[in-house]
Amino acid sequence: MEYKHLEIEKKWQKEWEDNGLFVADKNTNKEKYYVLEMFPYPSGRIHMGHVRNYAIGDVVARFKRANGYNVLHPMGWDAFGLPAENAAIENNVHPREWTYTNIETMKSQLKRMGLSYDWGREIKTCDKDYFVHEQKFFLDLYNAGLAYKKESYVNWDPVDKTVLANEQVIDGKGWRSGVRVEQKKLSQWFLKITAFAEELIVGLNKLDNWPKKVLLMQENWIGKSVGASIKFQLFNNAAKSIEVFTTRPETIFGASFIGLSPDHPLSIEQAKNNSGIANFIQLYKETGLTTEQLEKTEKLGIDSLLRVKHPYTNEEIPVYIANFILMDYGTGAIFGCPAHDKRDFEFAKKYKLEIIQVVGKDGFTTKLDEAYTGDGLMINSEFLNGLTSIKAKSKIIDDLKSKNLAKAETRYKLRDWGVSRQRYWGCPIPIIYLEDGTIVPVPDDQLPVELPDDIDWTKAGNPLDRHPTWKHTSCPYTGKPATRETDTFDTFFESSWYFARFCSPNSQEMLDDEYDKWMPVNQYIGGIEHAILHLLYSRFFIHAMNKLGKSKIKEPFENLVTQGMVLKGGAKMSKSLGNTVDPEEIIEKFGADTIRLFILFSAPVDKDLEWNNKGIEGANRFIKRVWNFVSNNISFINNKFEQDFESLLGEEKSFLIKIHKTTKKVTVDIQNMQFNTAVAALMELLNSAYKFLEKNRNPKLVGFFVCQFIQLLNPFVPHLANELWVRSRYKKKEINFIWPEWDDAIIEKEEIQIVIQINGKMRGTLSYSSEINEEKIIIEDVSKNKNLFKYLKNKEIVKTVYVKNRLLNFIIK
RNA sequence: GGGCGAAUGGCGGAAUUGGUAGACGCGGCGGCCUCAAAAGCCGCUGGAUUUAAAUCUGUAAGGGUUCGAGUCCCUUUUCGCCCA
Repeated sequence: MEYKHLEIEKKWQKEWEDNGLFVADKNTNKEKYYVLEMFPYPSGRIHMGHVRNYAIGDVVARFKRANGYNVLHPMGWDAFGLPAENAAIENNVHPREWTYTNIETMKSQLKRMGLSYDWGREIKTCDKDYFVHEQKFFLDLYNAGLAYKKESYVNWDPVDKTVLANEQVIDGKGWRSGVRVEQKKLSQWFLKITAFAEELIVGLNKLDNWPKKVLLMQENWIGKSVGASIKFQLFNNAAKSIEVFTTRPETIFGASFIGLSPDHPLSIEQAKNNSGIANFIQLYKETGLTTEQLEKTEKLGIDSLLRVKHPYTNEEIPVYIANFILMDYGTGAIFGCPAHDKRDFEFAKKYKLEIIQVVGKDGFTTKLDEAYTGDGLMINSEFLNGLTSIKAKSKIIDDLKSKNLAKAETRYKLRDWGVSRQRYWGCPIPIIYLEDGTIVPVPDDQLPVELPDDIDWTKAGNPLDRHPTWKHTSCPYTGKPATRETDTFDTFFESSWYFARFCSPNSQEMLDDEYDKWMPVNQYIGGIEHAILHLLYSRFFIHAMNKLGKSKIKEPFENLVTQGMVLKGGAKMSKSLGNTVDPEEIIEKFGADTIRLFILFSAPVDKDLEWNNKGIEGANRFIKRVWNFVSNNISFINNKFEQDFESLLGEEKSFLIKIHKTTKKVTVDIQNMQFNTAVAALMELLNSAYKFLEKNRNPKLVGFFVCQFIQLLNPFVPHLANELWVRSRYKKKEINFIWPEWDDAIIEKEEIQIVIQINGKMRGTLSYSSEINEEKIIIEDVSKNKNLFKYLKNKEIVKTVYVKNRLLNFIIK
């Protein structure tokens, strides 16, 4: 009987859909399980990255369903975004049309993969039913003081007269025009994520089941630093002082200069009367401003001619304007302690500034060839001497505070989230401006603010801004002329709460009771590239909803798995490299089960996966081997296996043990997201079955194997499993809601191989049942065994090391 | 520059967390089937010496801890990711 993947897969996809088999249950006592994969941007066609992401999620969903959970497994579309506008400009097709067409294509492709989604919950973020809630939520944030407007820089293309996203700026030039991009100041909307900085750091502690790497990346991104800001008074002007931020206030006695950012107001002031300083600042502005460039370029400075007083010693300290100090970190000023900071050390050497050691590893001064940045005991520091640097830190802050010279301060690297985009294809920001500049939120009953459809793509600039009528409106309260906000939201806005909307996608409210029932997401799966922004914004949204009383929980994702990329020829598959493989072609040729199996088997989930055409054939070969085995033994199936273990023949015993062991391994491996080893175990079991058949045809045992095996296969290759299940005369739907059991008592019947070592070298093995493997008996058996005893003959046994059920090591002289 | 991680056959990767290194798959070699091929099935497959049995060697390099190290510690090299 031939295996016809096209026919079989189509048949089961229809069967599942017609019977609503994967619809999340509303009325049930079953425990809930919410498994979610990151929803795709509808770019045109699915790629291997999608296949990998969704194959992983589907195994989890099917496994949990089989284990009696009420599973929520939804899918939708992150449908706003720039590529739709590019398509509009290039191909003269409306972004809406382009997006919806792509969704249709990709949806049909996903359906061909046999993924067990509850399609009734599908979300398209460009639908007004979705973004109306987003607009309302934004206004909630605004009313709570968590959304505000401020001036901020954007990348401005002077030829196309448009704002560019960072990825549209290549080597400082506009991707389309090729001219140098300018920084232009615009008034934009921001969300106050910084208000949650501390909460978002603390929350990381609860996310035990997130990859450590992601937790670390988020922690570094938020970038908490605890320290103090200290005032240094100017010498010739007691009324003025320089405020510096430092995380190491305890090293204040080692301060030998003050460093100012060239952008610092005092630097600019000093430049007014000094051409040398003015030139220095000008030069700094010309040589790139990023920290990356600054790290690589030489540390340069110039004496500002200002002098400050050391708060304790009253000594005069010079103030330098230095190119490695950034205005937007801390206060834009530092005190330089060359002995204990690398950059300060380099700077001090260059400008021959004093290097005073104030921390010693063991409390002593050492010859310093480089900065000592470790902990130790305080020296040369008056009343701090002898304290550990940690104790000295709190003591100095207390002392400075009592003298009103400093305050303890915690700073974060995290910046507020700018959500304004000067784009058409996004969610409109529901704000109206009166002529006098007053900001008026669009009233609830006038939401949603929708996008106009009649857009002219032939002209430069933001289409919403130059639409003839759209932006002109009137004040909802006074009727006075007013204009609409023409910016739209960053598309991360939509993806920061879609997982919440899946709980009740058609509700009139943003969220309802279903949200409390389903959230948090039990298992979230997606690419590592979203480790920071998407996951942090989503966490921020739920924390904010919690604060606004909309969410009982604070953390949206309980478990997180980040899958690796799919590579070909060592590089990420991409159109520009021409190394893509189209999933649909593979499905056409080999079937969805084959591509799923290959992608799950070929690498651990979190590692990159190298595409391999031969590997696909291997996966397909396994599927055909399964098919042939079951087809050839169909007459045995449906025999109840009820034989007593002890009455079985030797090879029957070991085959039965193998079945139980594999059942356990596959179950545990799926729980640990180790699909590659689960599939390997299934392959091993099938190999054992073929070998067993050469010697023995116990029909009840073969029947038991087939029944158990098909169930284990189901999460990985569901079409094949469902087909073989009904061919084996079992009830149709049952397979998707049962999971096989194993018996530890049978697994323990397996013979144990005890490794015999001589001085740690493996010299042979002896077999025992798990009950009889006492050390004494093994030693006796070794002395009876010619091959092993030859190593011990005429030798003195110094000692033996015995590890139960594992090995016996003889240490001899 | 800083942080994190990785390195195992010709290749992708296993290894009960300190206890038989190389499971499983790919590739390769040999056999069966066939008029032949494909498919399928069976066997072998880290390296070296050897007819074989066997022995030695082997997890990026070097050192250490241990009865025992792919796994733990130190040094070095290379690669990847993130931040700047």
